[in-house]
Amino acid sequence: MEEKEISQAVIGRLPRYFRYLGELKDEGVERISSQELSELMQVTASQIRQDFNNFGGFGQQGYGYNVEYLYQEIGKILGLDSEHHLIIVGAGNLGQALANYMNFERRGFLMKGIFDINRALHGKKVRNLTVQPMEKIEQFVKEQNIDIAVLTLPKASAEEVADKLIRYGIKAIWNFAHVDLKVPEEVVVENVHLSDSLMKLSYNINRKQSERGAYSGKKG
Amino acid sequence: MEEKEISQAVIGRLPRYFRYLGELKDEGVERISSQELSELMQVTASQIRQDFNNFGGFGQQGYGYNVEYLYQEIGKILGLDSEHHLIIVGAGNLGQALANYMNFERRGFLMKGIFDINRALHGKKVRNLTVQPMEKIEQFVKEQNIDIAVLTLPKASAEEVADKLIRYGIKAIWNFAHVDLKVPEEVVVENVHLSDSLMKLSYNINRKQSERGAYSGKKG
DNA sequence: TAGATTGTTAATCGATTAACAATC
DNA sequence: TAGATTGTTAATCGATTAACAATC
Repeated sequence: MEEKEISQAVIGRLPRYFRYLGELKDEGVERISSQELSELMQVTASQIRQDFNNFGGFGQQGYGYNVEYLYQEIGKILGLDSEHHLIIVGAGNLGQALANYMNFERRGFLMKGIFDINRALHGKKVRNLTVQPMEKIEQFVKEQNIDIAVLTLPKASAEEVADKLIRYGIKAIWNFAHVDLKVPEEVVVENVHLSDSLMKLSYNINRKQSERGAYSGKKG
Repeated sequence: MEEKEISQAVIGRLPRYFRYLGELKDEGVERISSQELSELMQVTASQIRQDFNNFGGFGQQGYGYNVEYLYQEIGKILGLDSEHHLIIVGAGNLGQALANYMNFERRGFLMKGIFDINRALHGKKVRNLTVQPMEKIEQFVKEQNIDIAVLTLPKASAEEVADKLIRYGIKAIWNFAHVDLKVPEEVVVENVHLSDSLMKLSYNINRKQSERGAYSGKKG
C-alpha cells in the first residue's frame, strides 16, 4: 500500500479541527455533518471532507461524523496518542514561559529538562525542573530518550547547538531562534518566528488602512 | 490605479527576505541577483522575482538588486518604517517574556504597557513597564494611541477582552490565546497558536519515522 | 424506502515555475 | 556592443471548490 504524501496545507489544518472537535465533544455533541462543521469553522464543507478523506473515511453516509471518534482519530494522526520527551535549551524568559505552560503536558509533550549556558541560572527552579548547565545535555538527551528540543536561545548559538543535539540523537527541533537551521533530511524542524508573525501583522494593518483610505477618498 | 490584492502567501515570505537582506547588508554585500539569493534561501529565482514584482520592480536588468535599497523597500512594505504602540494583556509567563524581548523595539514595535487581572501582579516591574490592573486599560489605550494588543491570556477570557479592546479603538490583535477571535472586518488578527505548531511538529515526526520504517523494512 | 450526507471525481482557481523578450 | 539579469507572459502544478453517485 503506497502512502500518498499528505500536503502540509492539510496538516496545518488538523490542529484546528482537533480543537473544534474537542470543544464539541466537551459540549456533549455526538455527531456532526461536514456542513455544520463548515459553518462553525468558516471553511467549506468540501474542504473538510477532502481533508478527512486523505486519511480514509471517518464518516458515514447519511449520518455524518461521530465527534468523539473523529476527535480520537485526528489525535492519533497528529501523534497525540504517544508521549514525547522535550528539553528546553535556553532558559531565558521565553524558555521559562514555555516550561510553565501546562497545556503541552495534556497532549503528551512532557518537559523533561531545561538547560542554559548562563551560570547564574543553574540550579534555578522552573516549575518542576531545575536549570542545568549545557555540559549535562549530551548525557541527558541520551539517557532520557529525548525526542524534541525546544530552542529558545539567541540566533548566534542556535545553529551550533542544533548540530550538537542532532548528533546526540534528537529527532525534532521546535525552533524559536530567528534563523533557518540546516539539518539532515530526517530531522524535523518546526519554526516559530515571532518577529515574522509581527511583521505580517504590521503589513496587514497598513493594508486595511489604505483600503479604508480608498473608500473615504483619502487616497487614489 | 487599482491596487491588486497581494496574496498572504507572498506576504508570509517577505519577513524572510527581509531577514536575509538585512544579513547581507550587514556583511557589506552591495548587490545580489535573484539567482544568488535563490541559492542562499533555497527557493526558486522565479519566485523571488515574482514576489518582488508584486510591488513594482526593485531591480535592474543586467545588474540584479541593490541589497540596501531592497532591504529598505521591503521594510516599508511591511510597515517597519512607522512606529506601532503595543500593550500586552495578560502578564503571565508568556506576556512577561514578550515584554522582555528587545528585538521588537528595533523594528518599531514599542511595548507601552502591560496589564493583568491578577492583583498579585499589579505594580510588578517587567523590564521598563509596570503591570497595571485591567480597569486602567480603556483610558490607556485611548490616551496612548495604542495600535496593537498582544493577547497572552487564557482562552476563556480572550474573546471578551478582545471585544473590549476593539471598542476602545485597537486596530490589531496579536493573539496567543488558543481561540479563533471573532472581530469586525477592519480589525487585523494574527494568531500564534503554539500548540498547533507543536502538533504539526508531532505529525512530522511520525511521518518521517514511518518513511524510514519503510526503507528499513520495519513496516509494509 | 426516502432523505441525508459522505466519499470521490471533475472543474476551477490560484500559486509556482519556466521561458524569454526587454533592457540595463 | 555583448552579456547579464530583470520583468513579465505562458505553462504547469497543486490546492480548493463544486457536483454527484454511492450508500447508510
